[in-house]
Amino acid sequence: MMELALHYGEGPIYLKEIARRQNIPDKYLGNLILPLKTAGLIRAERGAHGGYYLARKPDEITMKDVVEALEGSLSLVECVETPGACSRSADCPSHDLWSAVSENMASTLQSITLKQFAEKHKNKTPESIYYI
Amino acid sequence: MMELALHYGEGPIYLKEIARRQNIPDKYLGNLILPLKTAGLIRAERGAHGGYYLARKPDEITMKDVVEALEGSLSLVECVETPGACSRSADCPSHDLWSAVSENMASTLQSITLKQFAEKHKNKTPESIYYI
DNA sequence: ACTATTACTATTATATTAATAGTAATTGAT
DNA sequence: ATCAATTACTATTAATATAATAGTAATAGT
Repeated sequence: MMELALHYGEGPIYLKEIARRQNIPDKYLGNLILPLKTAGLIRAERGAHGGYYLARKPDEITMKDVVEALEGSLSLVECVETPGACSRSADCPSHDLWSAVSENMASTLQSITLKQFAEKHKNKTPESIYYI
Repeated sequence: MMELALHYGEGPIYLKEIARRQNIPDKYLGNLILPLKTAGLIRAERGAHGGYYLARKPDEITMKDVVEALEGSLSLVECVETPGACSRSADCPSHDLWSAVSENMASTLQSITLKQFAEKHKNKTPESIYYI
């Protein structure tokens, strides 16, 4: 997502290129990227000169969007996501605790946009090293 | 821990009793309780009329203490716990993000004491139902 | 000696995540 | 039409973590 953000507006980037830059197997990245597309955060063009690109501007995507697309619900325990999952939920202090912690986490992630996230990296890394 | 907090100062409680009340296998609880002892949060007395009891007052134990004893580090990713674990750590925005989220979570957990936690349950549950 | 308890170690089962592999569908270029 | 480059989808394997069970040893009171 960072790669796509850094090259937003430059047309589709293909997966192999992202995988090479980030040094991860492209087949594995292929698995990871699909849910991001399902969540509507990115779009794809198939065939020659195809690739992936962001569906929205990087400052309109939050890290909560990204993490949720990749990991599913941000709830740290199942009973927060699905109250019926555990018979104790109604009077369970653990449920309340994890519910508070999960909400906390969600709001932290929501407060950071993909743009901010990507800029941070850009500032830290000289282009000369990064774009090999 | 909640059970021990609710009966703080009443002498040791034995594991089988806690397991029965919380409806979990006592052998399993035996596994879980050991790290709490190692972390110094509870003490044990062996032999007949033995059992477990809190090492400190319930308001001197935070939920961070408890969760850390049970789960190890609160870091959501390994690179936050052990910066050397990943070669990207130095200029990795993900590292910074998860570091922020982890710290956030830790401070939430630290702000809640075991006493508060246990009181909450007590208020929610009539004793008549609870102490079967 | 006996009983009730914690302490420790090992094992099994289950679920999750990471990683790999192969094939199908799509698109552009020749 | 064919070929090459790409995403899409499904299946499989491997590795790891967690949940749960089991058995034995150590300890302490009666």
